[in-house]
Formats: sequence, C-alpha cells, structure tokens
Amino acid sequence: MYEITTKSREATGKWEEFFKVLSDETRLRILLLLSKRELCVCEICQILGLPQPKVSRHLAKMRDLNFVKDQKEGQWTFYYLNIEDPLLKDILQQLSENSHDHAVILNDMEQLALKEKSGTMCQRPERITIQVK
Amino acid sequence: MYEITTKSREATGKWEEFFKVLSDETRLRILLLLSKRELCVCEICQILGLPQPKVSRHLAKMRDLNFVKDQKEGQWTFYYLNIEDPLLKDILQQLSENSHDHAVILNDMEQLALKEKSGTMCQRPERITIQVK
DNA sequence: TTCATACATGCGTATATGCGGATATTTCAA
DNA sequence: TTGAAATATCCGCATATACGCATGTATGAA
Repeated sequence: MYEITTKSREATGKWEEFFKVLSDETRLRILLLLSKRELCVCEICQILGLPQPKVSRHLAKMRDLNFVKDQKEGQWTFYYLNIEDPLLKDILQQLSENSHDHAVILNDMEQLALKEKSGTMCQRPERITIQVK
Repeated sequence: MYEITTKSREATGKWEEFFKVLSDETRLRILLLLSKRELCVCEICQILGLPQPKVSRHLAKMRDLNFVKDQKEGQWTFYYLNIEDPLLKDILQQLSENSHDHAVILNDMEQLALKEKSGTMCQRPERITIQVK
C-alpha cells in the first residue's frame, strides 16, 4: 500500500523534503552505512571520522523524517534504516552499485569492515540483530 | 553503460548535487511538466503561474546539471528532459504515479492540458516534436 | 529603425542550513 | 556517590540559496 510504503514522504507531505534529506554528503554516507547494518552513534562517528554532534544532528533529522529509526540499548542508541520506502531503497541500491567511483563511500565501507573484524564494535543484545540488506 | 546513463551525476561527481536539484518544489513541478512534453519558458510560466525570472533561473540550474536540455527556436527556447538518467526517470515516474495526493501537481497537469486544448501553445517547428514519455 | 516579446542575468535581501564548541542528560561502573 | 562514556541539544556564525526587481540581450514584426 502506498500509505504504508512511503512514510518518509508522508511525514511532510512534500517531496522536496524527501530529497532535501538526501542532499547532504554526511547523510548519504550514514544512510549507505546503515544500508549495510544497524550502528550506534559512536560507531558511525568512528567509521566516518566525524565529530559526534554532527553525526547526532544528522541522525535526528533523518529520524524525524522517517528515514531511520532508533532503538536505545543501555548506553547506546542504535540506528537502522526504515526500509518501508521502496523509492529510498531503490535510490540507496543505485548509490551502492555506483559507489565504485566515489572514494569517500568506498573508504567508509572499508572502515566498517575493518571495525567489524577488529572486534571493537559496541556490544549488542541478541535481539537487535536487525539485518537490513 | 553507466558513463552514459548517469550524466546528471557525472556533472558534479556528487550525489548530493543531484538530490539538491530535486529539493525544490518549483524544479520538481517543472520536471514533471517536462516529463509530459517539451515546453518553452513562457509556456512553463503560464502553466505554473510563476514569474519568468524565477522559472528561467531554475531551468538554467537544471540545464547546467544536465537534468534538462534546451533548444533555441527563433524567439523561443524549448526545454526538454534529459532522459539519459535511469534513476531520474524512475524518480519522476514515482512522483507522477503518486501525484494523486499532491494538489499542486494535479493542477499543473490540468493547466497543461487546458493550454494544449485552447490552442495557445507557442508555434513549434516540425522537428522539435520531442516526445519524452 | 522602432517596438514588443521572449529569455537571461545582475544585485541586494531574507531565510535556511550546516557547523564548531560548549553543555546538559542518561547510563553504567568503580 | 563519583566519574567517565554515549548521546542530544543550545548558541552563534558563516555560507548557501531562493526570491523580487530591474535590466540587458536577442529575435521578429511593423
């Protein structure tokens, strides 16, 4: 149903707002990270190499516009994609497929992989294994 | 080929710029009009009920970023969609399909239809019949 | 040549937006 | 209770962006 699948636009009722969220490199980087897996704020900061207030602000904006959802777990707040919007999924898919000429994105993905391997991810409760992909 | 189909992003190399163009109601209205047919600046102004400098500036921006192309024909400059970008096509398709709850867009389409019926469209040379849809 | 129409653009302004730095709040461990 | 870590938010500033208005340019008709 359209009413269900396009929440991120319903929030404002305006398409401009939807695209405005995507008009920022930091937010795109975060969205592409979250398209791989859920992450807490401090993990995102470390992977992207960005200050926490900056990341937090962008996450808040995307949460307000229903691009992502959050789930507090003790000291951490985990963010994950709101996958109910097919257009958003299509767009992130396209970005992901064409990231080969985007050095910044490639590096972000590598930093995520490195961090996962190094065992320095924040501890998750079992039930938060939200696999988005 | 990716190199051919994504010109509107290659222009800047940055996805943000692509979405920034879509982050404006006037530009979305124009793009949806042009997804129906090619139009000159004065036709767009009349259909949207917007001042000419405003429309002209938005068109210039979209031309610079390869969203649209223009073709001068005597006193008129006809603009039409650059349809080489599959993502742009997808997005406009989605917008078009879901315009039923967007009164502004619905009215624009009606104004276009009315203007076509009323015989007040600017005169076109035969060869400019660029059907985009 | 003169004038009207179509279109583009320069300028000043108001607003939006992103950012850095500081700080408040919550949670957990010592 | 105290302190450190994680997160959110407030403040002030710098920049970007859209707009209105005026003007410049080109084209075609009288």
